[in-house]
Amino acid sequence: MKQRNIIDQAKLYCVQQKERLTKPRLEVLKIIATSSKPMGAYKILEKLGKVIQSPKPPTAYRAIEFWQKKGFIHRIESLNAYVACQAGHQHSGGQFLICDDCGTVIETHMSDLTETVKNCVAHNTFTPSSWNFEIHGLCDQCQSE
Amino acid sequence: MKQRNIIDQAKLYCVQQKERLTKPRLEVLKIIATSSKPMGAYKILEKLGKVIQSPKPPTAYRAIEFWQKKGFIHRIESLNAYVACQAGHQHSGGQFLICDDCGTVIETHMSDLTETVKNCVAHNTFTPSSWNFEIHGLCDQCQSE
DNA sequence: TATTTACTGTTATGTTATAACACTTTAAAT
DNA sequence: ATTTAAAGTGTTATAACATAACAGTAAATA
Repeated sequence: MKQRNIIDQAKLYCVQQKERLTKPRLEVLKIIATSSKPMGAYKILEKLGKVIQSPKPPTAYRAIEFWQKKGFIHRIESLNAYVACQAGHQHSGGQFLICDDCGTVIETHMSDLTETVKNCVAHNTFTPSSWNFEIHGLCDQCQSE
Repeated sequence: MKQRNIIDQAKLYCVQQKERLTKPRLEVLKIIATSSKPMGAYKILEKLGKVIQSPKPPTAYRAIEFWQKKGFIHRIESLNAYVACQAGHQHSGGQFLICDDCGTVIETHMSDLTETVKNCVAHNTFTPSSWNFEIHGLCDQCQSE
């Protein structure tokens, strides 16, 4: 029911923020939210083709960009792929544990991290706006096989 | 002299590890090491064209992959670009402060980070092999402008 | 209901990256 | 020294990822 939740959240969000929940946007979010693994833009586009008449890349990318900006999905840079936010969205920094075997991504929350970044930043005199932390490895299940 | 150093290090490394320091490899490393900012593969390829007869993409990508695996260069995932390692290479996790204004990248070393990752990982039962931490923001200079 | 604004559809193209295969160089084995 | 195997290169072709530009449409607002 997790994927149901994010759709409801998104609907509520759009009403509250007066954003337009168009068909491409809704369907793209559904597609991403339903997948347990990060999905590439062209895979999303392909799936979108089942509910929308021969969509073109910009249609998918626009919707992706929309949800990304609103914090409902994240881009996994090292995979060129997108996942639904597993947290309560609206955060400027994401941390992801990416299993290189099965492809599953776990979104984590490192409470120490913000502090760690701040400290680091103080030493380097740098003002952070957002960050992306991708950790590759093996998940518990794949590790034990 | 910094970019001189990394070349010398690389030469030494290749002798010691019995790796072949071919012309494409050497020239690609020189190009990346000489740049103060991350450079895209096709920009590297273009520059490579000045010292090698009309090189094709695989020539650049192979050399890039080679140095990346050896830890002499890093890929900045959020920029699709490559930078010379600013540390003493041979590390499985990189941390980068990326200025969104001037494009400069600072490779940092967060001593707490390894510990933070380990803790996180313990909670999530995940075995990390490598990580990439990219922090976007403004460097001191651009901030003050 | 006119006007503006945001969004979509579509064509075209730009950018980044790799597969596949013939050929060459180097290292190692004989 | 010569053969053989391994690693690397050159080249063609194409895959994979992403966006510019513009005409048309739907919704919000004045």
